[in-house]
Amino acid sequence: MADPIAALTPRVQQAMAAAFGADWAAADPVIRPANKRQTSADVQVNAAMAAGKRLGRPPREVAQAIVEHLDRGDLVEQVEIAGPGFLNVTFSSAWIARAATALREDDHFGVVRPPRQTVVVDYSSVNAAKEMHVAHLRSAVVGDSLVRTLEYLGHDVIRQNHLGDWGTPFGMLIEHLLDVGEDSDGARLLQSDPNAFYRAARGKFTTAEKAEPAGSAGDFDARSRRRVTLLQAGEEDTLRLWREILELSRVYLNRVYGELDITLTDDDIAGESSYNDELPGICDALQEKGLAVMSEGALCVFLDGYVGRDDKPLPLIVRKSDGGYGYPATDLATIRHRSLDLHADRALYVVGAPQHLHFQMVWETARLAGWIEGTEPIHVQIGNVVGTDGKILRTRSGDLVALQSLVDAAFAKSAEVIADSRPELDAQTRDVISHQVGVAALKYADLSVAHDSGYTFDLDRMVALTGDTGPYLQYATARIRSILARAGVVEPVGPIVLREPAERTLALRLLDFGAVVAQVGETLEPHRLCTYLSDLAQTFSTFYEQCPVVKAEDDEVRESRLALCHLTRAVLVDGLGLLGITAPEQM
RNA sequence: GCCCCCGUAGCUCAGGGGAUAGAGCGUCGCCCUCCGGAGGCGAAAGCGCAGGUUCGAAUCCUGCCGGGGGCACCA
Repeated sequence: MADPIAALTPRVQQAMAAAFGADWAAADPVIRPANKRQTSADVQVNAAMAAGKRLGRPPREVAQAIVEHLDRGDLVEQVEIAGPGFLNVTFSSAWIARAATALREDDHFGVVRPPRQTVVVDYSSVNAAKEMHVAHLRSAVVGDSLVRTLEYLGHDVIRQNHLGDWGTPFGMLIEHLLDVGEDSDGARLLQSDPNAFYRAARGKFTTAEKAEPAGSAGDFDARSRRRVTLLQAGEEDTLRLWREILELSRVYLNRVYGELDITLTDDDIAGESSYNDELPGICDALQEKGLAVMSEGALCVFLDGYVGRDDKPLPLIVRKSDGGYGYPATDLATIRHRSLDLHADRALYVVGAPQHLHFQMVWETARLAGWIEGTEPIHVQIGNVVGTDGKILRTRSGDLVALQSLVDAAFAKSAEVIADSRPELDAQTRDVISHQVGVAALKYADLSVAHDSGYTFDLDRMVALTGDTGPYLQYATARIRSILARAGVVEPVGPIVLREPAERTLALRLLDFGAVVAQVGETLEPHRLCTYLSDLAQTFSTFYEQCPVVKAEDDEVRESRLALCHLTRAVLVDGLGLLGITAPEQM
């Protein structure tokens, strides 16, 4: 039965074909939500204006012809021509009621499965040498929501956690570990406070690197870089230390993923190191194809149209002058693997916006090398997170704010909120709920603004029970459940009947869910689902205000309204699930 | 210097070439306060500037102003 717009589309197309010729059968009818200030209709069909231009006929005349040829069936209640040629269409309430009733039997609530694709999603992808900070959180949250949504749509999704487990930072860590001694207090920091260990290593590295005259602060930078090449060459002692550090960070990552309900597991780890054996071959192939040349000791690809400062050609450095491989090399390997081996239809890279240029160059190189076949590589750009002062979140000492401190702060806040709103619950129940609420607050704040724009991190706002927040939506589901419980109903059975305008508006909104989810699957924009869910909750609120449910005037109406409540809750719960948010039964 | 993204209400953000640009928070007014107030209804307030394309532009194009980011061995 689908949604009314999907049902209307072919009818308008058929009308246009009948009126103006067969080649109009695939024309976009340009159906949009109606302008409520102009009309009480549900949608407007704007095809007549554009068609009038092509046909050389007045738009209103074209609109009239469409109306005359339109098979209204039992779908269209009313059509009227307005303004320059708008068609204002009102759907039949009986049709909406039947569709809403049918929606209750659909375990995917109107989501129509698109042609099945294989979609590789690279997300989280933190540097295993460092502690995670806010920017990593956003990639993980957005990526996980996309993964859940794509799977809901029936696609074959392959998660790829492209861990940074192979680069210069690991050279620093290993070298620092050797400096302090494997059994020292300094080394134990690696377990208790990995970020402090990293900072210590990083500090020595930058000090040595910037030292004037060269070497005055030691050779830590040079040793670290050499250590990376030893690692990449498979030197035994280096590998052993590398594995130890990596194991610790794997444990750390899994703790974070578990805490935040991110679906990544060890099976999804496909770190940089896993491509190591392919890198020499990639370099050889690029040289053989004449794409890569040596420049200043490094193996580089120079692409047309890429210039850097001073108009000098901008290289993609595939192999560094010290023989090590940077991430251009590993990312060439990833796209080749995802296209030629995994046969991805789409390969998503949910990675920070600043890396856009890098991906453009890597993918163009891969195309020229013939390593992309039938795959659309897509950079899902993640914007920066800034504080309320408009700047990138940093601690007083200038470091990026560690993820854990934000997560802890969010949980502390949500615990306050729950303690305040539900003091009668026992502590253990409150703990569970406040954890779910904290996760919802963090994730929804990340997801509800476009992923490529920066967003302002504001704890107080994101945990609020009012406004466009995750906790608000959770609360909505809990309240609805409470209404059903009050009515003594587990699963209402009666058909949905629509008498009041607020009932009709709610039912219509419920029918939009499938199209919204499908759109998110195409445009990869979870914030559209957030907007929808938030609007649905508000629409429900108006309905609930205007239509008594438990105290409805008769049993038929009561049963119908309970069914609307039940359906709204189910859609909210599933929708939140696609965002990676669990809806508590009570809160 | 070149390239990319972004300037929408007091604040945080939506806005798939269509009619008089929306939401949340905040402010003001009214209503309900009976199913857990997540209240409901309404008001004030805005597309950085200047051109262009179009029947029609917040949306597409150009220039300028302002903000963020990127541009050879970090990822």
